[in-house]
Amino acid sequence: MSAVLAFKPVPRTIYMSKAEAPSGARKFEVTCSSCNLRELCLPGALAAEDMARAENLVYARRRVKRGEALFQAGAEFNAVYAIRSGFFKTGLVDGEGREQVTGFFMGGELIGMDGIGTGTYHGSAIALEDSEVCILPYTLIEEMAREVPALQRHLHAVLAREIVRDHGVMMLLGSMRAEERLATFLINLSKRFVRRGYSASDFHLRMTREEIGSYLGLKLETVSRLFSKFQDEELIEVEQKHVRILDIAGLERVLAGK
Amino acid sequence: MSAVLAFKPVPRTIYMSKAEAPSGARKFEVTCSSCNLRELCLPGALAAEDMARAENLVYARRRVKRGEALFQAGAEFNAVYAIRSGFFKTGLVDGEGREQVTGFFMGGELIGMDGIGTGTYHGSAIALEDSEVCILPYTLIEEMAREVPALQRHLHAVLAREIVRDHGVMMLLGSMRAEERLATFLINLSKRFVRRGYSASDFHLRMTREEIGSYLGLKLETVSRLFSKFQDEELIEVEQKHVRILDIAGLERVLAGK
DNA sequence: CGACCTTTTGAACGTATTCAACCGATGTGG
DNA sequence: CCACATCGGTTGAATACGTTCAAAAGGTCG
Repeated sequence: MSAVLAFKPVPRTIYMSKAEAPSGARKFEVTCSSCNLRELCLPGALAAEDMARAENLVYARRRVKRGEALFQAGAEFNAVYAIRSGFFKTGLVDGEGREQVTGFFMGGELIGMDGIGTGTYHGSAIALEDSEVCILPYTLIEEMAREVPALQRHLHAVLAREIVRDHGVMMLLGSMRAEERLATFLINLSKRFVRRGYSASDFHLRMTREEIGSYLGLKLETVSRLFSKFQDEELIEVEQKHVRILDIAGLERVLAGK
Repeated sequence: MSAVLAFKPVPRTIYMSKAEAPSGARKFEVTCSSCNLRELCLPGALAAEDMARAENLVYARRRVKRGEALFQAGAEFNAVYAIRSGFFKTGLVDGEGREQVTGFFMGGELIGMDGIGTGTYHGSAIALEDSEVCILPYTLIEEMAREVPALQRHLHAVLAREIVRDHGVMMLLGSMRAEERLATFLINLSKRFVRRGYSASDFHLRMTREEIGSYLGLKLETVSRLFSKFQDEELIEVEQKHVRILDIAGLERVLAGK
């Protein structure tokens, strides 16, 4: 359908991990314990001793330029990725060509878990800005999860958290009206930015109206109209991709059905 | 909102596992290796020697009567359940009282994984007919996953499969029209019944139109109308909860946008 | 600077919802 | 065991919400 979402396989240069992370440099660069996203990430929430071992999970890093795929649906699965910086969307295309954005992901969040079990990624992940990810090879994760119970537990928690997140999206898509969906989306983004030390009320949308629409089960025109409406109601200020939330309580009131 | 979906906490008798499975009897009764759902279940797909160990995963069984909750949202998490017989719906209620059915589950399928990580179940599971489940205590799963790599891998696969399933539902809710949703639903049910040795074309719906509607993001009247429409088009025959698929290819054509 | 992509807004339209009435099935208590 | 109440399902008519089609303006990038 639309090439805009770009979830379909396209020929592109694959950034080899080796290129970014020469074996010599790696050990010094890759230190989860000093990463400021440590609290949010997979190796996070581990005791100091475990953390030291968990650092070996990160095989290397990889840079992904805006518009590029970190992985494509159907590609061979062998690693999960932790976002170190940047912003991604994940999504899939079905047999009839329908596209669906399944999520937006930022620093400290893990993507690629949909590949576990089948050996191929089920969906695609595309960078919405120049990004960098830590590569966590699945065989390493498996191994270490056996040896470090805290990591095992944490891994399960991360997988379960994704399931819970998905159920939230189902609620959004299945039971909310358009306004409620967009309000939920903005509140959710705001919360996630805050946890990362950014402003709760003032941020830059990395995705297009079409991508927001796909995620929320709406058309891009509807998303645009709703932004204008929220602006008229003085809940937010929008100028292109820049959003400023003026009245969080007001947005929450939208959720409560006015 | 509606008491119909019954996802809200209600006082009810909890069936104690001990009552169903006196410690003496248990060992003889609970044998995954002879269970006919073994292929689909968690201990499934393990080599004979691993299977013997994995059987210890099943702490006990529990019967759940139609209409009863296997677990409620917010209840303390300590086990995952494998459905041995019967039929369940899972769902949740948000802060505003919106209800969303997140899935329907049948023999051999696992539910309750949304409780991993947080210590409490995120959603509820309610039996749509008298059912029996195997109780897999999470601490046991953790332990054995460390010792039996095949089980570890299988567990991850089950969790990932749930994520993939959820993404499919997002696609359904976000990108499909009402007819396409119902056709997808029927085709999916049909496939799952076949794998369990039931007819692909002739089955009994355990859920109400309202529950189907909630799952598909539609109102019950719309679901009812669509059933009638499909019947008029000679794709199916419906009489109350009994469905007979007359033209699977026709249903698949509905998905393809006619 | 020019081509293309993204966003906005209007007007007409269509799909699914809402409200309402009715029927049949199911289950309970007298 | 039947009567009656309740629940689940169907269908019609009016309505509403979000979509579609269209045009134009504003950004962005090579």
